[in-house]
Amino acid sequence: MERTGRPRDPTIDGAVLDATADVLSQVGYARLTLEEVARRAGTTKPSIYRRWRSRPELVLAALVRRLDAGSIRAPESGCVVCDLVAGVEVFVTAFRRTPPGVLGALFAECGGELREEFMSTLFEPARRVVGEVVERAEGRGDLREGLDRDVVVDLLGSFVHYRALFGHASMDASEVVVTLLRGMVADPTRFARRKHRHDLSLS
Amino acid sequence: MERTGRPRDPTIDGAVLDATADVLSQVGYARLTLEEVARRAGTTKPSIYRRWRSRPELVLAALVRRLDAGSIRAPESGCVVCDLVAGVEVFVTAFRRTPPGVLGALFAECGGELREEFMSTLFEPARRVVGEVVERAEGRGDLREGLDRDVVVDLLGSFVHYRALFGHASMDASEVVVTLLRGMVADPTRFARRKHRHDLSLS
Amino acid sequence: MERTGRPRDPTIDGAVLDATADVLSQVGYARLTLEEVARRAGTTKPSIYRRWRSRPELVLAALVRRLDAGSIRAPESGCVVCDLVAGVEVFVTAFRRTPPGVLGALFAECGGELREEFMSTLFEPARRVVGEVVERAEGRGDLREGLDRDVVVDLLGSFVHYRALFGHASMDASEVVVTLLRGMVADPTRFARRKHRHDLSLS
Amino acid sequence: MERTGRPRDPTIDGAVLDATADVLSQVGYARLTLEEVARRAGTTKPSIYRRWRSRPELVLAALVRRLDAGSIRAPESGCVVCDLVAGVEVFVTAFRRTPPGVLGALFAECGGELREEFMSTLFEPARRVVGEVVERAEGRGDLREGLDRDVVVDLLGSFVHYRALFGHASMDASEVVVTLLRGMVADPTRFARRKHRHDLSLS
DNA sequence: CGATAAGCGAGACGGTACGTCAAGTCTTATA
DNA sequence: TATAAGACTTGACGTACCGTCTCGCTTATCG
Repeated sequence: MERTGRPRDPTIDGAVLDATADVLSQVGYARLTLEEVARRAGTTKPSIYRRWRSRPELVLAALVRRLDAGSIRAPESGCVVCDLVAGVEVFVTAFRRTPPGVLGALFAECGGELREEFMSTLFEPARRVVGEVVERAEGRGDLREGLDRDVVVDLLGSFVHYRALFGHASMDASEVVVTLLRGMVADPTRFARRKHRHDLSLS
Repeated sequence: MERTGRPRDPTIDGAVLDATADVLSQVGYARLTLEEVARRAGTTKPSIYRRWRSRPELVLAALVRRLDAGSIRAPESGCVVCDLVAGVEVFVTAFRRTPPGVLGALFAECGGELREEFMSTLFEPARRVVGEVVERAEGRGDLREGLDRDVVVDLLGSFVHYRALFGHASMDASEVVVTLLRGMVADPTRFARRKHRHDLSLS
Repeated sequence: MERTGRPRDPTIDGAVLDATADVLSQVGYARLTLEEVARRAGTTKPSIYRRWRSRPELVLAALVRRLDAGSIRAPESGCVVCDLVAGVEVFVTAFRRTPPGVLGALFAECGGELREEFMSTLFEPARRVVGEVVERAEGRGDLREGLDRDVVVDLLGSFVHYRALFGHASMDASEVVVTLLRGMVADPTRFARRKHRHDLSLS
Repeated sequence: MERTGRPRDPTIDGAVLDATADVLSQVGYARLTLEEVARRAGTTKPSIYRRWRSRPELVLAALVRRLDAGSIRAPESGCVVCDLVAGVEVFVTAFRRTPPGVLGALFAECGGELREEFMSTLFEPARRVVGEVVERAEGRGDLREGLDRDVVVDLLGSFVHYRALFGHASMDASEVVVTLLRGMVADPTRFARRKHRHDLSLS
């Protein structure tokens, strides 16, 4: 049996998502009410609940729509530095598209499978792109062996997320990338001789 | 004239903060209600509102109490690696003491001076400790010159925050520290010769 | 368009009015709280406020329900004395059905159109019945001419109300009726001859 | 033992009673708050509670002060009609001096010994004056025998109270007095012959 | 082509929690 | 030592919004 009954008005989906994004950017997540969203979208609460089961689910959908993950492309310049800088900017773009604080508040309300959807739709796309950049750099032998790719990706991603979220300092993509690539120690060989014998040598 | 009027019942403060922390860890920030907190603390809403002007202010106070920032001490082993690993563990401790997601949700509702208090009481203590570790390492000449100390601190702190928040992967303090200290490139000298001429040399 | 929206649960109306009457008779008007009424009725405050705009409006509705004005019938025995005694008992019944003091307290809080409703639903029915008794007695020529019917009705009603309210003395319907019918002077003719020349004669 | 300690500020009593009467006439009994009274009297709540144990006790005191029962004098013209008309006006004066509705609302909140005080200070003075008028008229033989003096007094008082309270009709003292004195029946003798044999004869 | 089924706007529903007002009490400093 | 002053704890307030339900209607597929 096919779907019967009156089909959903397809214009409502977009209107509601747009209204949600508007309200979100104007009053934030905590003060977003479905009644206001419905009012702005020119529809009613039941029509919203028919499409999204809960408030976080709706907001997630609105953010995903704004993020437009499909448009994210991994840079391929052949240069680790350039690619990673571009990769960091992918994160910057991703986080900039969501009003500040919404991500944290939304995440806090997402439980169970909604949390999984949150991760896979809002977080994975950017992480995957940067992961590919690292992977290619490894393939070219540009990176030292033994790196945990997830750690590298999260070091970049978390930094951007952190500063975008708390906004206590600005972001300079190339400085972070260079710091990560070069390392921080003045002389790696010094530490191998000391009593703790940490291995900081390059291989 | 001195202080007049009935003094506040000092036991209420503690009971409310404890109840807040309990509710927070059981139902999360979004479903925390002042009525439930009041019920568990054996008091009433106005008594809470007299002490903390709003829900975020109360939760912030409860988290600060849990964090016990005064107890945080900067490690001083004389070894950068050990100190930084210990420093990362300061972050881990700090974020582990707050239920997952609360920090982001709380921050989203903090505006104005409350946001400043959020930063200075919940974030700065751990950042300051790690900052001191880095500063001492620089003083000993263990780190290369030109590092932006804030970037280093946030690279460590954000990573921990990120993984504590989203919980998508575990944390290995020493791996992150080693990655940051050693750097990621296989051969820093390769990049100076190439067309983009990124300077990855050590000085 | 016709009536839309979810229809009201009709059982709540009755449960709330019953609970109101119960609370009223147990703690009086001043200590009646909507929260207690809601608790006893097994519902909540907003459901009450949706039906009655204010506390006096609710109490008025509960009293009107108790009074059951529709059941009040004018006696028609053909005898003024019997009819008036029965009429006084209509007042007695009306005031006895409301807990003492409630009427005065409620009236004090009724303003504007609520006051009009108070008068027309709680007072007029009994006054109208007694008014009809007086009217019929006049038609039969049982009463002397020139009587102000409203004064007569209020003389009977106020006496009952007064004693029911302040409870300082019991009520004997026939004594009041006889006093009013017979008059109080020993010899009406005496007063016409005196210097003030008050006319107490019978026509 | 004498009274020891700091003496009460005697000016506070009057200031509070005046403020109470003011608030009462402006917002009514239901919306009278002790905080507003204290504010207007230039004092504080505990100073009020030290003098009057409760809100109704305070309001009662304020009304008694307004009523000034000591000034009420029984008229002694020697004419029943004149005296009773003057007596009714004593009632009118008494009820007119209290804002409409306050009496009922206050009475509803008075329980136990406060109720007794309410009766003896607000009600008895006027009733006693009219009672004396009736007593003297009886002594002169102006009234028929067998009258219950309390019924007579309450017939007059309740009528005034009733119309003052509910305000649905104006008051004409002489009409009420004449109605009561003359009685209402057209021919008293008619009723003795009928089957019910009510005794409406004059002795 | 009529019956069936689902979605629609509309809006009120039952109910949780809110943030505030004012009652009456308690404590400290003052006279 | 009892007062005046002020801050206290607490019950109840009236409201906003949640997520659901009912209505009368419209739009589609199915028999």
